[in-house]
Amino acid sequence: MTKEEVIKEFRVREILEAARRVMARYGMQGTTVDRVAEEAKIAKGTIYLYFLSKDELVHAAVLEGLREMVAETVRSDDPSKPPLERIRNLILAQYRIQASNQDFLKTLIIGNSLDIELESQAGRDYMRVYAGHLDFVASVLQDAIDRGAIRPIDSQFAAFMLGEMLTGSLRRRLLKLASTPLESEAEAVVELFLDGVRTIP
Amino acid sequence: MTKEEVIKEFRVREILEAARRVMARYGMQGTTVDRVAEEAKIAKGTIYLYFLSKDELVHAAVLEGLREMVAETVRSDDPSKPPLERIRNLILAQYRIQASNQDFLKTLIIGNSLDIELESQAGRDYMRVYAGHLDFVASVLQDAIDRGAIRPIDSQFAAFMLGEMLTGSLRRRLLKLASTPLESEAEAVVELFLDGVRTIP
DNA sequence: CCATAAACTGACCGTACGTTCAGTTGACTG
DNA sequence: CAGTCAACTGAACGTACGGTCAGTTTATGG
Repeated sequence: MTKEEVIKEFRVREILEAARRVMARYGMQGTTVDRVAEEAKIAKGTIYLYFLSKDELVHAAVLEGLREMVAETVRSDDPSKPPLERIRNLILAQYRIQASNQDFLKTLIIGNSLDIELESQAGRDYMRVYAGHLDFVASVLQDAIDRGAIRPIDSQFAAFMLGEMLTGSLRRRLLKLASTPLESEAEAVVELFLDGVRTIP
Repeated sequence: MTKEEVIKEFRVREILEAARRVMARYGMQGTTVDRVAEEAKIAKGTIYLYFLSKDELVHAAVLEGLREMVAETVRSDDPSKPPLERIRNLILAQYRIQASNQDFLKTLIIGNSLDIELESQAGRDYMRVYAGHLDFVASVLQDAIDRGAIRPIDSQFAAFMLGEMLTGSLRRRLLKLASTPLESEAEAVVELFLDGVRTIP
């Protein structure tokens, strides 16, 4: 990589980080190019040297944020552990990751979310990252199925539902509907996912 | 109610329905006062005779949509049925309701959602409707707990999680990640919620 | 059938914000 | 040190859209 490329990548990263900070603070609606420029301490015009449009900038910022969280999830996994422990660790890791990205996630979850046009390039980019995440979780669940720790359900379905439960759990806290501390909430999700609500006969 | 009030209520309803149709078709971002006026076949100015601002209009339209769905949920319940059957019926009813409001829900779930400011009047209105829904589901679950059909978990927590699973299920279809037919997906959610994923010993 | 008022219209206004570009800065080179 | 060029700046532009209001239509009631 040449010196110019390094500098350019650094600038891009700076702008993306500024964009995410603005998004976290003002919500998607309140994220303007002026504010991002101010936050990054550069002129508005400079942003257009690195991004074609505001849309491209926002999509890139969100995409990078999601990619980092997915990578962190994969990193937290220890495949040598027993299946049920891996699942439990996965859930606890998600809680940790969510907690350290709360402000950013807030705008995605209860603020003005993105205008996802599934057929657009941006939509496909998001779906690729998301599908990658789902595949990873599903593979952990499939391993648990193969080892007889959980029932032979559709692992993609279960992976998606687990993700929804975790997002939901964060949403519950953001909406101030949860009074329980984080750890017990995480354990409650583990229990609900593994054993459901029915009385064990 | 006087004749004028009846007419006024009719107009308000017409405008709100037009707003929901526009929201369903163009997403939250693409919903402009001009488009709502065109859809309702009235002039833009007329809308401002019935609503103070675009925000008020949009919030009223969404709120009414949510209220109708909550009412439909309550209506579908038959309290004389056994607890587990009530829960199952609740889930199946949600699938039916979601299906008949798909376009509207799409903008709320994967399109540009609302800018919910929790501390605003609109935010409190949404939360009241949502809390009412949660209380109803929680009461059904609490009844099942009291009768020993499900374990003594936090019914508010379980009600919220069930809601997230159902919303998630719709999102999965909207994102085209689900290939299974609606009924089997509903049954899979019933099974997951009741028994979890763990192998029954 | 006219008088009055309420309901409605749509051209117009102001503003916020994405985008552009002519001018400026500053780093590198010969 | 002068020349060159890429990086950067921010004032200015265009436009989309929320909101307004003077004028027109429609309804009412005597």
